[in-house]
Amino acid sequence: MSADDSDDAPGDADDASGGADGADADAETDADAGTIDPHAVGRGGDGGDGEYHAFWADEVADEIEARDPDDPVVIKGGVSPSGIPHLGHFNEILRGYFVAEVLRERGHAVRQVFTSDDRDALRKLPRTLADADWNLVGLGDIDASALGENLGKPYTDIPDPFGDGHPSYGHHFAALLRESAELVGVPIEMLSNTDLYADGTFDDAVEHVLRNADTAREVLSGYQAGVDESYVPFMPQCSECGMLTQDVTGVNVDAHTVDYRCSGLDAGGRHIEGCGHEGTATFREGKLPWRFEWPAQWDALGVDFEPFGKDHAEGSWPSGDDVARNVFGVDPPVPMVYEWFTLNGEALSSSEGNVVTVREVLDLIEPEVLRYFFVRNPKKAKDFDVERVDQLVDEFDRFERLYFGEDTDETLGPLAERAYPFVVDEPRADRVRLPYTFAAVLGMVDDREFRVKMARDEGHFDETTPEWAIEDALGRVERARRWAERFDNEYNYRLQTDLPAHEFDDATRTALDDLAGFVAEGHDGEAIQGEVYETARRRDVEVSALFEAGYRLFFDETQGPRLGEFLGELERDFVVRRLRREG
RNA sequence: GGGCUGGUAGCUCAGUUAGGGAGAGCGUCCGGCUUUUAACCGGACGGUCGGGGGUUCGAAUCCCUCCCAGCCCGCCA
Repeated sequence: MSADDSDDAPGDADDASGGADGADADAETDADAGTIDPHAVGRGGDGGDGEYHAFWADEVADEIEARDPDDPVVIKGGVSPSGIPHLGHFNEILRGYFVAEVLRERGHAVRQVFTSDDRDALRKLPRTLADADWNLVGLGDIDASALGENLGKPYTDIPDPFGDGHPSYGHHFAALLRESAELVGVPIEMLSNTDLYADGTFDDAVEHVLRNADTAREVLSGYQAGVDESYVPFMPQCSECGMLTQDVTGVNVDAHTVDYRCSGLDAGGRHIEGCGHEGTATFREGKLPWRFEWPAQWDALGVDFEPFGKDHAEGSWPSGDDVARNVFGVDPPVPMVYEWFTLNGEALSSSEGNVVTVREVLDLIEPEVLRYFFVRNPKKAKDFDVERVDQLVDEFDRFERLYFGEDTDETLGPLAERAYPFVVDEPRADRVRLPYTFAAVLGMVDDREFRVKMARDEGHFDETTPEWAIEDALGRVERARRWAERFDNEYNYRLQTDLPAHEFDDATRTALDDLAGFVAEGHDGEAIQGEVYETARRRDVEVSALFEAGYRLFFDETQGPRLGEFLGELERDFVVRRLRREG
């Protein structure tokens, strides 16, 4: 799905958009003024119109509205279905989503569409793929040679490597992307580029570009060095082998055909050999080169806004803007550059394996926490640290409290007030959030009643807490539990159902028996905690040694959560037997 | 080499729109919870705002320059 086939582009996006008048504070405001600086859009602030916004999406919406678009407003994104959909793609999806939501709130009808740029050619084999159930699969585990025979062909003309019911390779990965967008509650309308060619949507654009090939060459040559008189802005597909080629030998615009020789493609520094067939293709049997295809999408789909990663900011965007205006004669959409974020401190990289899927992330955090990550400044390269998602969740919880006025923060407050409703499905003041690490402590025991009692004793639930809020809150326990297990961190303890084998000295055994007796009398967790200290002193055992013995018995570890409170929630007979080393 | 973007506390980040108090959370340390044991509460420590220069009464913020990182400047997308 990344725009480029270097699967290393983290936030890849293949889309963009341009707008008309400047975001620049000094720019004229006429709608057809010069090119918009995509870096200036989405910075927040007033965007030059004098109206300050705490939420960057409001500033972007101002920019779009300033051009007086017809409803429905069209927001586009794009992905190349080249491999596993990962978190990097969500920059594109969620930046567009927040702008869409703001515009909807302002009364506009909005379509958020994503083109699956699936007529692009497969240029190299990804090292890792994912099947329909999101299992990561190495290239060695599938028929790689069969896949390799498809280099140079559009993704939609390559069989689904998993044969799981999708019509093609492209459909397989596009389906995964749509599914992951749905998981975070962002319904996107996916459009297949292949379909857009096949159904004639691009007919006019292709005809226009080829009829005005001189102009197209002149404009593009300002951005690409290799463009000369022989350049033809169309890539036909070979009728024999299915590969795309740039070797066009003749053009018949009136007949809507081009003649070609199947000479193969240059990809990633090497040449993919074509079959040599000479033939004729229609305008629907091939594709426009990217630099023309992107503006063609804007024109054909009426795109008003398109966010894109910084990889497009200095290359594709300026040429796309120029092509839109001076080849197609249309205004490009409002553009916005977003910074890529890092994953675990490093650039996302499919080839290096530094990727995480949305499915994996949602095993650890709620969808609204993930959405919160993208509500922050799009111009800053934040780090998404999977090992420390507890911090991100804490940050989200605070953001939520700011919205409900349960906390104050001079700078973050205004953003929370404005953007929080777009982050959650429905703001509900009586929702309960268990602190993430506390949820991880509850996850040490697999008993729902234990979890509820302990959360109640800690003051997170009371008699008025609705059942739905309890269920929601407990959902976080499952997530925090998976987090603790996945990273095997200091919360990864499990209550031992069987007595761990361990020898204790006499004094310790006596102290444990004392403690068992105390528990048997029936005391709450706080009292038990105190009694640990009392017993240790009375039996002349180091306090730390007695705690360690307790952790050994219940967790088969030397450390753990606050012991007394924990034991106070467990079933009394079980605790007594365990302290007596009887089972 | 040229262009674009970013660089604020140990970490994650606000603050730069419109020049005036350097901030938050987490971590750390100290303390509290009849009690050294990870959850809860309080407090403290912690920063040449990447470096240097300039404008200004006053600069994280404006200007110049340098350093570091990412991206673009071939093809492709």
